[in-house]
Amino acid sequence: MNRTTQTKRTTIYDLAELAGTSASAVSAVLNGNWKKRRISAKLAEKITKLAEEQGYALNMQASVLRRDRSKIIGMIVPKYDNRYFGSIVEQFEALARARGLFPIITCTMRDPALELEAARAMLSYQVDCLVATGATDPDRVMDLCAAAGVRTINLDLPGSHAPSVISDNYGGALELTRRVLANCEKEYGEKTPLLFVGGRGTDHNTMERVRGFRDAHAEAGVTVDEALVQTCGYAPEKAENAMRQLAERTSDLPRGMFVNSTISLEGVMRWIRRSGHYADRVPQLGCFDWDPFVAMLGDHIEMVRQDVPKMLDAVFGIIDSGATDITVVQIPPIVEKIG
Amino acid sequence: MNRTTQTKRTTIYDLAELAGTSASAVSAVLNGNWKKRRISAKLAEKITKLAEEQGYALNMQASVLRRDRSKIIGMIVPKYDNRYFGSIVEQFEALARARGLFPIITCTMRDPALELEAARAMLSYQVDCLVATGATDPDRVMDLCAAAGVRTINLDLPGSHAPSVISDNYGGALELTRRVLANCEKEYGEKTPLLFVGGRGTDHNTMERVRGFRDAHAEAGVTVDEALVQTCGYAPEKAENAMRQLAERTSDLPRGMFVNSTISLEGVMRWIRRSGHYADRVPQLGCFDWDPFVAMLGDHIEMVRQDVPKMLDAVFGIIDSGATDITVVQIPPIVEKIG
DNA sequence: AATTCTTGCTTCATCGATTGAGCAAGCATG
DNA sequence: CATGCTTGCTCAATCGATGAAGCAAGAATT
Repeated sequence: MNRTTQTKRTTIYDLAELAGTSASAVSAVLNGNWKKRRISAKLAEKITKLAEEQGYALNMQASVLRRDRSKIIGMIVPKYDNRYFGSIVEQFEALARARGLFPIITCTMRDPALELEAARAMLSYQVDCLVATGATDPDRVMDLCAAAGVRTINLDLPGSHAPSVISDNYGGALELTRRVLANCEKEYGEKTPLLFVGGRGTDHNTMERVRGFRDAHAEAGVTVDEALVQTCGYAPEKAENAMRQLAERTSDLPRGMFVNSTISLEGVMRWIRRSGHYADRVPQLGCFDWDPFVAMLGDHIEMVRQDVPKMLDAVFGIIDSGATDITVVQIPPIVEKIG
Repeated sequence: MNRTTQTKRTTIYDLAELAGTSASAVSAVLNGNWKKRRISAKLAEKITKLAEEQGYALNMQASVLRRDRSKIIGMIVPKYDNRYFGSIVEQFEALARARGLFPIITCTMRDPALELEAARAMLSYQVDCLVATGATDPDRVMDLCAAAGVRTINLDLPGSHAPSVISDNYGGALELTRRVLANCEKEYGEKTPLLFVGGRGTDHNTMERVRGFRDAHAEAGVTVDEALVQTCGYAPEKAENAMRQLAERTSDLPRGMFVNSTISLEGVMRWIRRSGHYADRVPQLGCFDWDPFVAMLGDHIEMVRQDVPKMLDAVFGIIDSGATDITVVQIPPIVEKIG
């Protein structure tokens, strides 16, 4: 019974023949509803044993084709280059598996075209549900899925065509800005407007964070300098560029900065070290997102950590409940203690 | 022709009916081999247009079931909490897509049981090929796949049942250790044995890195202190624990350390800052793996960056060539310049 | 003894796409 | 005019799993 090189995989028909029974019985036994189908315990055991011996593996493509629900759940995610998205994906996989769902994830490199292409591919694989994380154009993805009758949920960035789970960006930004302003005052004895750098001016999160940034300034009686609101994109190079251009225009650089992601912070820090502009006195920084090594960079950096476990609990709460009403759940982020 | 809520998805049969032709013709047109099947350009165009209008999406389950190759490629990966695995996954997806393959990735949390479960799931989804990245027990995964006639490739950690692509761990560790020893001498004027911390004593990479570590000591005429070889696991807590216990045993802590991954470095750095043991003079560090913020932590840290693009080129080179001979390709890592 | 019920299966259509085989019409060739 | 070739399609089997419907044998009921 040992095939050295198994050209064809074992199917339920092979097992049926070996057990002297029908494929239907084998199927019923192996997918667990043999009691419902009145298969004897004796036959069930025999089939189970045979399946084990033969190293039988269900052909999911065939199974899914026949069933109404695929139990496949998709996620699109922009990048894997930071702890935030990394932990989102880890949590997503764990929670999906815990529910007997098979997660498939595609990284779209923040490219709207790839987002759509990936969503289309997932629809072809018959996903039951698609979570769009940080999608540049979530509503187009949603429409595509809606046309195929597939549920969707927005994560990180909200959309208007499906339920969304996001951080409380305004609240987080408000508190983060407060702290940076306070640090500036403590350190330099003066309240001056901060720089806002990174993110896309058109995305909801960035807009909300800018709003929190403005309100914290207002609270502190500081006027925001509009030339210092630099929503230049997330990539390190873009943040670096923005800094360089700013330095070319002004000699009086801001004492503190609100940096809109760890990945933008990478560019900002690089510029700070290379340009030497802040050689005499370090700028007070705030970063919207957490990274363990950033935390070690010094006590001039404050961070806001988005609450990934709570966010994913909310996502699966929506999935489990079957809710489809277009709500936006806001999860408060955690403002990290320094050190 | 507008269904508000599309209960059933559009199939080739629907399109055939709309076009007044056969499902066979529709299939041929949509999967691109209509020339081979002598379908007229006129009909092809008509079908293509209809498919677009109807928002037709191929049912991959049905397609894969019928075809001999699924064009699905699987990868298992330990964690998403560091730049190394993050960039591996990003590259893997990009290269797979460029070849018309659909990548599915599962994160196994460094759990051997999950590795096997994930591999089994991928086999059920009919992957054509499976890349096992940093697998704890690669050979069991390979055997499972071999029984199903699925090709496999080891990445990051080698196995003995399939081709492997790994870093030149020995060479990287040798050079890294040299540099840390040199930095120690420059800084403290003395050559003392370094600490090796992190990784699993049983995994190939860690053993090779320890070997490089030893040889660099020998070269420099320094005797390795066996009590300072702490292959305690990768997790930050484990590294932190190892440091604490070491400090309890000795008052004379090592001047320099070889840290076996960024994730272990996280624990080491945490301990250094919290314990205050190195308050007077920072230890010279070397980290096997790269992280942008670690690079900014100061010039007392050297890093080795594994060459992910080259590694993945090698992986897909093997896949494209169809080679199955059990070789180990070693890719030299890049030793980063400080700053 | 005749009827109904239960148990333990088997048969067969089905999911949607693919593809070898075949067929009819048109054209060219001898 | 008969034959063969080309063009442009259609037919039907198939991939593997699923589950409604059905059937035969035995047990229980009247």
